[in-house]
Amino acid sequence: MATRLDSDLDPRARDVLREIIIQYIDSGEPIGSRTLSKCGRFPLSPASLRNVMADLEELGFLAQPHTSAGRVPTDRGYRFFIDHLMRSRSLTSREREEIDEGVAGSEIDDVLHHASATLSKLSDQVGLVFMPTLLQFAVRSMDFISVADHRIMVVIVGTNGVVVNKVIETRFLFTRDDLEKIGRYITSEFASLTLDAIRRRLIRLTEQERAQHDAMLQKTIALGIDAVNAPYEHDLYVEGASSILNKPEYSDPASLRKTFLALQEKEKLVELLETCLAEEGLQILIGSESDFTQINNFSIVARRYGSTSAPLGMVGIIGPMRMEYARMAPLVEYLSRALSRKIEEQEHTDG
Amino acid sequence: MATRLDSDLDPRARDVLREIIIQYIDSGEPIGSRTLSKCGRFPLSPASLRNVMADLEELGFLAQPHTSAGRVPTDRGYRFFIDHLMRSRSLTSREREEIDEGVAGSEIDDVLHHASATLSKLSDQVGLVFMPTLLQFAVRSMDFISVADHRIMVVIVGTNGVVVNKVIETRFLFTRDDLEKIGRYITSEFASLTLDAIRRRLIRLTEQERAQHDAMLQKTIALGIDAVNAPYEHDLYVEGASSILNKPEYSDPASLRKTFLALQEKEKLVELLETCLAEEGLQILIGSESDFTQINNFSIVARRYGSTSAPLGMVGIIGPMRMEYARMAPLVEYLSRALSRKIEEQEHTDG
DNA sequence: GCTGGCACTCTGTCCGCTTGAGTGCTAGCG
DNA sequence: CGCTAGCACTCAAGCGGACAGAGTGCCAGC
Repeated sequence: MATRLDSDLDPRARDVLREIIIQYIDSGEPIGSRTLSKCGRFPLSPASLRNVMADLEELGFLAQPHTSAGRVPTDRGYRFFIDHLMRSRSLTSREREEIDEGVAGSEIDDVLHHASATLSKLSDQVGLVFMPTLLQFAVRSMDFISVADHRIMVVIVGTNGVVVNKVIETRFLFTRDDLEKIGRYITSEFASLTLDAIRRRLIRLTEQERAQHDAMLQKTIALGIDAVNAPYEHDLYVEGASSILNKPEYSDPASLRKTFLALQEKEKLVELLETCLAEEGLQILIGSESDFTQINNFSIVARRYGSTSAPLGMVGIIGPMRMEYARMAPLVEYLSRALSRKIEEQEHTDG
Repeated sequence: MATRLDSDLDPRARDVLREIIIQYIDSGEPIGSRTLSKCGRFPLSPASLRNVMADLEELGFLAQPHTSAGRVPTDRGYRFFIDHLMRSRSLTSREREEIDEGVAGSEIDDVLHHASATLSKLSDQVGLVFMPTLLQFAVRSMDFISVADHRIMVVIVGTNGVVVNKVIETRFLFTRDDLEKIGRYITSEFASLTLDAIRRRLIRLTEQERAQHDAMLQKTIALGIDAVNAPYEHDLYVEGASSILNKPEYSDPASLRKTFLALQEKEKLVELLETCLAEEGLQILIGSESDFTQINNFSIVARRYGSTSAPLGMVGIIGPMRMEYARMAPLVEYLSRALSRKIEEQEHTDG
């Protein structure tokens, strides 16, 4: 038998593995040799299939929940399926439409929020959208608005169209005029620099100020430093947690509870998504392939979004290992592209 | 026997009802005459208690899940308990501390968010914090920041310290100078008016503009009207939904699912909370006392927060009808007062 | 190399039994 | 007149055995 480079499985075993995984993803029940034989895709008796299945089990692609049950895919089985056997379904026009509608809107927060909700709805899984604190993003403008004495709202607009705002406490008192001047100064002086670079320059300016004893400059520096140091949190939208209520794998209260709590531990998720940011294409993490997914038996299908030059964040879905990867993959892919397109558009319409 | 004005129950029946409800709230199991007799608070035999219980059932305060089970409080039973029998527990210093910490922070959104999380944690119920779109709130300043061509972020600061911001699409192009001027103009011209009043004045200004053909005025009016008409959503924080996973009343998947979905229907909740805004003191809604709580067998314990002159929103908890009202009431009360104090402070520190 | 047959295993379900908690009613006691 | 003890009845929940069904491994035969 010819063996392919990417695997040591003969074609028949591959077909059997594919069929088992497809059926298992569909039904959630262990697949036995009889069911498999009766499905009509193989001109083989159950006994022969049993041999094939025993081989697949030995290779670590399948497992038995207990002695006299059918077979269930292992993490490795899913991985092989995704890498070599899966045929992605193409999206329906309905799905495309809904995604396109989902990314309409002008405020980026809204768009991301909608995106994750749309994703959750279409996938019937938990939708994720992650936007890290981009301390390295380039600033287009920075403005300051007085909210109360010693409380000022900072509004930073990035060249990528992202707007962040945060109320900070300040030592000095500022008049409306002060704030306008400072905003104009910082914007003109530091536009297209990153927050980090701005911070460094501001610190360097401190010396200059010391020499000149310029009160206005002092206030500007103080406010600017406070502004760049404000704790701009990353955004993580986790939408549609209720979708897991349907999944048979979480039918017992204990695992349901565990799963819910896991989804609330956003730090872990952020950590994971942050490492994923490095990779370019669609990423699929299955169960044991990362700490977070291992302890919860999750799988994650995610992809970077944003312009290729400057990725903005991650978008994806999270759910039980048994999920329709063939449908999830194009969904996430399409949404991520739609989001990226949207963001590039915004960049281009900018003055 | 002397009967009190507020009820036609003799003291013994009241004691029995109180005890049954307290025990039921604690255990979640129907209370039988034997258990009640053995608890030591009554010098009566089970048989006598049965008579009392039968009376209470006839009056509609108790019910039996099935023929040979103990008694369970009805909505009416809870209502009577809350109105006449309950003795509110006072908060522990730990609880006070945690609440006080929870309302620390400067940005009102953060504070509210924290408040609802704190409430959920302390109550082990779902925490609610609602801040309606206050179209009737008085504006202190209004500013405009360019985000992109034809996309402008509006920042409105209220006299009550609330900050709302929204990106809107505009017909005209605005320079930074334009925006500063318009902001200054609107702020000085319309400060301390409500959004609604500002809208009316702007519309009146339209005629003036028609006469003068003042391009700047035209832009100002256009931007101002867009700004006041922007859809400022109400904020509703529903925190700690996972707390219901512990409650035995939601142990079966079906009711769990129903409950989760109900909590996601925020419009219904908003509607309910909006009507509650009218009332001043602590409000407790039990099961059948409102549509929303009826269909889900919820109870809501909530109270208005904000200065007495201008209430800002509602804060409270939502959970199964069987909850520790005696603990929830002071919790919600204290948090609402803490929030109100916080907000009044902010108002006073304002220039 | 495939297949039919066979013995074996494990799970889930159904059924009937028992147990325990709780009730209502009634008769009797102080 | 109120309280209590006793009794018959009901219902839910838990236990265990029997049974059916699905699946397996292995072996002999084509």
